[in-house]
Amino acid sequence: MGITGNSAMVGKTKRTLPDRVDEEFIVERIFSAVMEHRLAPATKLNEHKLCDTFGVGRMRVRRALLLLSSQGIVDLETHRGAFVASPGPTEANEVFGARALLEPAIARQVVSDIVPEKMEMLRQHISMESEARENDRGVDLIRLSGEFHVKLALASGNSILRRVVRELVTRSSLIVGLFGTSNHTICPANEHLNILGAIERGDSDAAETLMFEHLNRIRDGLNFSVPKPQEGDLAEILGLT
Amino acid sequence: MGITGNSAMVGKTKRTLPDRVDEEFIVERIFSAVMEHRLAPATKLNEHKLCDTFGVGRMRVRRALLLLSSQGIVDLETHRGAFVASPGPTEANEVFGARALLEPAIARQVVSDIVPEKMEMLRQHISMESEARENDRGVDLIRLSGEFHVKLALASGNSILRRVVRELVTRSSLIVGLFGTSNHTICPANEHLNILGAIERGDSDAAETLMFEHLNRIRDGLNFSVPKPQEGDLAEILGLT
DNA sequence: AATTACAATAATGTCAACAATAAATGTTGA
DNA sequence: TCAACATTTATTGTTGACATTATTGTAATT
Repeated sequence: MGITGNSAMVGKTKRTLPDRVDEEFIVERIFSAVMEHRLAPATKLNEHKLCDTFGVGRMRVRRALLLLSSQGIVDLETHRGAFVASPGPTEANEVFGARALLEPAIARQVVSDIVPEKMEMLRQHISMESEARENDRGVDLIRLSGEFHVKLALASGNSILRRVVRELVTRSSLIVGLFGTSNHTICPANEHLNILGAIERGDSDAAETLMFEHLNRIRDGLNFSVPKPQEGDLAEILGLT
Repeated sequence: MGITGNSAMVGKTKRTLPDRVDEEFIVERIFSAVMEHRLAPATKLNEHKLCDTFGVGRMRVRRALLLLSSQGIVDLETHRGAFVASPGPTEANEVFGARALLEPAIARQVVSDIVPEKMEMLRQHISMESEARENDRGVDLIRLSGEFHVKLALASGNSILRRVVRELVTRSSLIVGLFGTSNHTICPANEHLNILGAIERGDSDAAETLMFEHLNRIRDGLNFSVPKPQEGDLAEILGLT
């Protein structure tokens, strides 16, 4: 069966793939799928299916899975395969603990050295959030809500912080999928806007505090006593954007 | 040539290897070597030699190198191989920027929920640092100075923070090796002790401030105008502990 | 002597076959 | 019918060979 041969399979529902697919691409794709709750926790990530999906050899897939596992997005079990991570309460506390430590400090720092263009980027992002909320496009809203935090870290100009926040946000998405109660508990309406406002007017104390409270609010919206029995199928979830 | 067959080669200077060597072990080993300045920046990491050194197949080595590259410790260049990372001023600023953001907050938090046993662990660590300093064991001092920061993150009880700090500290070691001026500029005598003192007496403000100033002092001790032409050979640097 | 072109070598990237293990299935007995 | 066991199937782990590329060394030419 044709494992190789990448961008010659453009017949069906599949959108076109880039001519050259490296493991970075696969990692990004799975990141996105997790962020948008299209890949549920504990979903089996079959190597062969991934090879077919991306039109790539097994090595690439395995490298991508290894990278994902090093970031806590995927669990590798020997001789059993790769599964989307399924964090428990302990890991959830660690993720939100780390975020509560990191992100308020990032928000504070962004106030110091923000440049107009990045400010504009954040404003534009929030308007996209609002639009998604008004049009009831839940999936987009979830993704955009997470991306806001990543873009804020990006605005700090530090690529290391950006990477770490991106990992934490993605893991948070898994956690919210498992233990989140209602959707607008998770993505409160005006909180991002308030944070941006504090940044805009140069109030670093407020930015820090608002971010801290925002994260705590999300965590408080979790309910660990109800472990949802998420089901994932990996069919053609990973279709192209 | 015997690539496989791990713990049967105990003749020469090599110390005994664990019966089962996984990529985690290799990663840890290279981390340590970088931390102790035994592996200089830009050193070529030959796959074959690593296979011999650890008595492991090529796959394990490649997986380890991929993990190391994802943490910024190793650079992978296609068809050229793996090299110990050689950070420039830009990356150095990012690393110390991230540390200045993270670690003061960690120091503050450790004050809140410190337990006696962890306090004792930190005290003991600092006494080891003092001993190494008094006996002029420079290599040990460098390693221990870095490990202090990792153990502080460990005391926060958050394994994610520990991992991130460990990565940053290791990269710092590369940076200091390249741009550091004098050794006791890098490892000032009493700074760790002062931080621990602040933690011990519950002064979170002082702990945070002292850590921030400590990191800034290290960064100020760097001199980017003198790029040292480090030379590394990878011979049997990676001998066992 | 310096430089370019070319050949030889060594290293990495890739792939396909094989081995090992776990899951799934089928079978037999009570 | 169900449980325990044996068999089959599917998937992952590993190895080795091969292809591709960079590097090194050599020789010819300017």
